Amino acid sequence: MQKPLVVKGTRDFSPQEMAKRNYIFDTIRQVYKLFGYKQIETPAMESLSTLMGKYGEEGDKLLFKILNSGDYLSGVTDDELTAKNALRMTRSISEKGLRYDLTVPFARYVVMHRNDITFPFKRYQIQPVWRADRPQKGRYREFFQCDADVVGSDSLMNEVELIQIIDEVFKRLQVRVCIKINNRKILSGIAEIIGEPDKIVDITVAIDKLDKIGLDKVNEELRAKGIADQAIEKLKPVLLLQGTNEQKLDTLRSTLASSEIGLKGVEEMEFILKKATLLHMNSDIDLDLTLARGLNYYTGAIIEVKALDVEIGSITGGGRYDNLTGIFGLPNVSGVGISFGADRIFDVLNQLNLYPDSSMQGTQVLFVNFGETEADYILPIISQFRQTGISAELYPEADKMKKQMSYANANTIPYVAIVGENEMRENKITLKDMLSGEQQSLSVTDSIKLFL
RNA sequence: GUAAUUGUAGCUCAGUUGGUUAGAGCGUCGGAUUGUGGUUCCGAAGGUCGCGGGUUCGAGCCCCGUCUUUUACCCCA
Repeated sequence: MQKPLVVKGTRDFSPQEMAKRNYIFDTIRQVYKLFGYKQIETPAMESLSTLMGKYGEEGDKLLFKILNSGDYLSGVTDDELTAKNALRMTRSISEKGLRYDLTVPFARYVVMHRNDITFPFKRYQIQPVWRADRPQKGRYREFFQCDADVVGSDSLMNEVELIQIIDEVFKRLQVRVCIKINNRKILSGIAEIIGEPDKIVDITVAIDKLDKIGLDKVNEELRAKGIADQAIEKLKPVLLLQGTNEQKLDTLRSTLASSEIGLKGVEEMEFILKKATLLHMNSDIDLDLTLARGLNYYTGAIIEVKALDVEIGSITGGGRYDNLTGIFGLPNVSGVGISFGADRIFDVLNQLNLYPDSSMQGTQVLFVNFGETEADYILPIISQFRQTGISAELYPEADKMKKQMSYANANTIPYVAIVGENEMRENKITLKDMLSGEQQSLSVTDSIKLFL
């Protein structure tokens, strides 16, 4: 016998878990629709030429590659076989891969359908993505992203709208969060001011770790990357930036006075923060310069959301990326988007037990089956229940009542309808409340009313 | 890719320096109870001790390999 297993980093979802997950997906979907975003889907697999080189060297390694169909070794030369160079070999034996995120397939979609799209185009997409990295806390190899993007509009109002969406979703899910916001242009300005404009990636990766490893370790890492002590010293006041968002902006404005791009970033940030104050948002919004998470394709705002009550890393991320479609031959289309990490939000809601009872509601009434005569009598009645929107089921076999009751219990069905000889004679239904154990004899219409 | 860590019944876990036939609780199924579940009582089923190799008279326990779990780093949702 073969032992059943799920693949590393993947999970099965039970009916109960699916009810919870759908509650999350439905909430996000409703809010997206409310703000005028339209849904699309793209295939699970994409051509490797679409995916490769979009996520950096590290990302290429984390792509799941799909072997070519048929004899995938037919195109491989003996030299390639003996060379044992995995990277080159991959190109010969695999031309498709599983999508790594939803943004790059979306960029491909926009370019391919540019003639059918009216810009600005607001789309949302809720689908799984796959990454071949090591699973650990809050990290899976198959997980769902819930993306919303706007392409073809440079207006910062889009950023404001996306922040509003984030606030609305977490308000509905009753999760307390902090929305962190930064701007790539400010980071560029900082790199410029300290005289290391080429090292912006190294700098941002290092300062991203500030709250995790502390200032000394960050400086150590910067030094290791070849950044001068002078520059590190100049960086210090920026890293230790304190106070309200307004105070931070003031400090930045004077520090970045000589950097054109830096000032542009400050200006953008100010616009977004000002508009956000008009929104009466539920969550705090916080200018955070240490927010520099990877994704080198962001060019403007960078957004990240952290749950306040659970330690789990970011549960939503996003930002502006100019010219993402450029690589596919459609230049000068700007995009900005966010992505809810449904699987992490699922973990958060599980830990805080934030699911409303209504989201877990399944069958409302189970009809006991006493045999064919009674079942025949029940069939039209149960149809009446369903037509009024009450989810009802008839137990499929005339098992012992104990077993049928246990079934209702195991499935947390709140009511059991008992219709046997007596009830048929009196044209009534005995309805048992499974929580209190009480039961009452009602006509069909009265029992339906009970649920409405 | 680097470094730890876990694996025994469906689930959670015991299992003594290496020594007879590997245990418990929960769950499942059956019965007490042929029109009443969630309580109680009785009973039963369920195991290649992750897998492969080695040491030993003898391995769940020791050694090697491999897979797996969880976690840190890298990177990321």
